[in-house]
Amino acid sequence: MSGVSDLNEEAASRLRLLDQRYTRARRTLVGVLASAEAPLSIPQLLARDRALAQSSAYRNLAVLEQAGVVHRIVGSDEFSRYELAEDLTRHHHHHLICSQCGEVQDFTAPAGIENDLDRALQRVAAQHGFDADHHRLDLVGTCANCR
Amino acid sequence: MSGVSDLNEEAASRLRLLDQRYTRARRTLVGVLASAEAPLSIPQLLARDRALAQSSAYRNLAVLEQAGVVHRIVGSDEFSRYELAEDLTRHHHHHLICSQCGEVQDFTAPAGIENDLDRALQRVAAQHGFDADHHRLDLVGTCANCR
DNA sequence: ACTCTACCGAGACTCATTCCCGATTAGCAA
DNA sequence: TTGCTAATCGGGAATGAGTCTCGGTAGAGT
Repeated sequence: MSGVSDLNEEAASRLRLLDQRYTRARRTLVGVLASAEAPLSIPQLLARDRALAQSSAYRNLAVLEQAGVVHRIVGSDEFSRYELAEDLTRHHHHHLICSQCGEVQDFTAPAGIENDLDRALQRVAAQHGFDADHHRLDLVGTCANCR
Repeated sequence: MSGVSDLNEEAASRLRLLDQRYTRARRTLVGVLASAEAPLSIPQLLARDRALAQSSAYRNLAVLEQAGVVHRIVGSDEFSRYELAEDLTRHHHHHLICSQCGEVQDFTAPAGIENDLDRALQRVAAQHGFDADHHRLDLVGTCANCR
């Protein structure tokens, strides 16, 4: 699978920029996230691969986030969730957040909306002397499972 | 000020729906939030009025949130922040979240964008069998203070 | 093989948030 | 006003996600 090896290569190269290695534990994290259909919390990650140590998972996800390989999502429950960075999975997307069970699901918005939004947000940021990094557009409600 | 008494009346009535009282401590919380220029964390709330007990503040904010009087915001730092519900302050708005200091600032988006967005999100929710409650549109970056 | 430095992981620790429970107070009615 | 009752209060203990420590391990050279 060239998709996966590209992913690994890109991750390794982003880590190298920070003098960080792409170790087995980090490969495992990236692998689990790549095969997940939705953002995962750390307990979920640990459950999917028993070889992962909790403290290392926290440390490594922080490193991977700094390197821009993964992205942290703060939902409505008490834990944060992780997914691969958008530019590694090739599509910009947003999140459906279930306020009952905390699960997070991806969705994409029409390109037109997305463009208008970007332009508007850029203007807003400028007006407030704010240096915008990215935007978060989430839909909060009840997922099909919890209804 | 009739605005404030309206606010209190509305808060009382929303609490009554849940068989909850609008007590002094709850009035204080609402008052502090009403006079704040930005969403406040619980430490910030406690600092603004020493008469507030920590455990009661947590409990009461949870009750006020259930009653739809206040709204909880999860930012980028380790605590959540609270502000009055939008329909009590009469304008729909979004947040600028500083990833350095955690401060949160309000902003409003152009009505056109907001409408398009709503329509698009409604469609997305329907497609996913998701029962949408509200959307969150936040801009994450560095505030003027931290630059 | 040697060395240097990043990395590992088990467990202790931190601290925002929640829970407990006896004391207090709001609301209501006699 | 005087009870009465259930909601509320608040100080402190408990919980638990996330962080830190530190002795041991393992990559990438040389």
